[in-house]
Amino acid sequence: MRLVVARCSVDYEGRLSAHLPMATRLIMVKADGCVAIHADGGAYKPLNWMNAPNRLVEAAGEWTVTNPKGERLVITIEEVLSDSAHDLGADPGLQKDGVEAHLQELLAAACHELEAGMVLVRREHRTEIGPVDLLCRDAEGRAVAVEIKRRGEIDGVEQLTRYLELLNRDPALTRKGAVRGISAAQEIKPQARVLATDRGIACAVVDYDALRGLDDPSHRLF
Amino acid sequence: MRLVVARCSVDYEGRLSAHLPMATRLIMVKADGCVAIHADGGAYKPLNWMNAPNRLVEAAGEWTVTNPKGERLVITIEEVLSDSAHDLGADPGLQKDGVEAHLQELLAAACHELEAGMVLVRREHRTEIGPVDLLCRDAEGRAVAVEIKRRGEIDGVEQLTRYLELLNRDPALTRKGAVRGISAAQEIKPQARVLATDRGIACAVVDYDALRGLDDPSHRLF
DNA sequence: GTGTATATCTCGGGG
DNA sequence: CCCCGAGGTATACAC
Repeated sequence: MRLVVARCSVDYEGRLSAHLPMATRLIMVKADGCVAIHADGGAYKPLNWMNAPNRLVEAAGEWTVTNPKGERLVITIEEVLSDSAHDLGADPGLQKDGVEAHLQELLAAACHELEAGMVLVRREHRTEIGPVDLLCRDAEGRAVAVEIKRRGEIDGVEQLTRYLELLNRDPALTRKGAVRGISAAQEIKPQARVLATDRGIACAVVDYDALRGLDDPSHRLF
Repeated sequence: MRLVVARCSVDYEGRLSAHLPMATRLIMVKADGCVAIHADGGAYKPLNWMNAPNRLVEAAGEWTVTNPKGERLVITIEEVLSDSAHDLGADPGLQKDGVEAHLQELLAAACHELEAGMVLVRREHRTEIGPVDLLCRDAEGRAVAVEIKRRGEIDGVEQLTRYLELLNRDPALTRKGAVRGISAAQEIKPQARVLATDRGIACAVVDYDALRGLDDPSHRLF
């Protein structure tokens, strides 16, 4: 990784046009070739960047980064204040726990927690327009589509609505009545709840830690 | 901005749990206090981070970053390979051109380009579920809701559908007939076009550069 | 490669 | 402050 602190101005032409006036910034060049220009604030997002794959050409006072998509980043350097390089090696990578995939896993194993008598039919049930997180049957044998999110927002309700529209055209699923929908999340936003209710979709707030407690602790990542 | 290259392991507890095994990485601490841990690859996104506002406590071999939301980032440092600080000063900030806001501005001034005889009623027309980009009237006096996107995808059609559903409940708007919808974008994805057509929503591909040409060049950002 | 869904999304605007 | 929408979203994964 190369770290350059320099007074520079930057121009990007690609998906939009953007310009950074002359100022002191950090230019980070990673081993995979990607370039990021950071200011001394503003979370982790750089002001400007160019991801790999790309080509960096260093001329006197001007770096030009181009990529195969025709995007171009030009860094005009007035003064270099520091320039260092470090060999970091490959990273073993991040281990995560608590994201949607895990929540889905836990709910699949405990879908009776959503509703008494509920039984799992299939996880990631394929439809033409995407996978339904959980397809279940309720105590009366009716099909139930469950959409799982960490945070329930409007998009998730739209997604489930599209799935239900499609699933309800399948005679095999609607034999015992229309397919029902449940929007399950750790937290459900007010607007999402309103939209769901308006569309006859039930909302279920699930407790991740409680579900995990039901699960065998040895399954945890760490 | 402080840049530390070190062998470290990292644990994050907050919106999820995450762990990084011991390896050499860059730790970036910005003036606003935010901390980011970068590997030597993987675009501009850090492996782990903690945004401002937060509190960084440096003990021997262990940095602990906590924030008011109860999130916690612990960096265990085995060996420091480099530690430097630079005063970058405040950044003048990024100037952008070509984003949705600008496209909306141009279309508002030239909505007759969408359809002959079309007149602008209001930009960002408020509804209970969000703002309609452009509310217009066509040559026959019928209300038209326009949703503007850089790239027309399914989400935009869903959004416009929600608005139309609501607008069509307003007697003041439907006096001359049902409110029509137009999905306007520089590029419209096939699936979005299919969905729009299915719902009676028209699609309009707009040429950003041509629109800008109609506009006074002195209005351009740079 | 396109299409779809997720994200500790980030970031900015408005109530 | 939260809510909501846009993003050069980035990223992973299925088809």
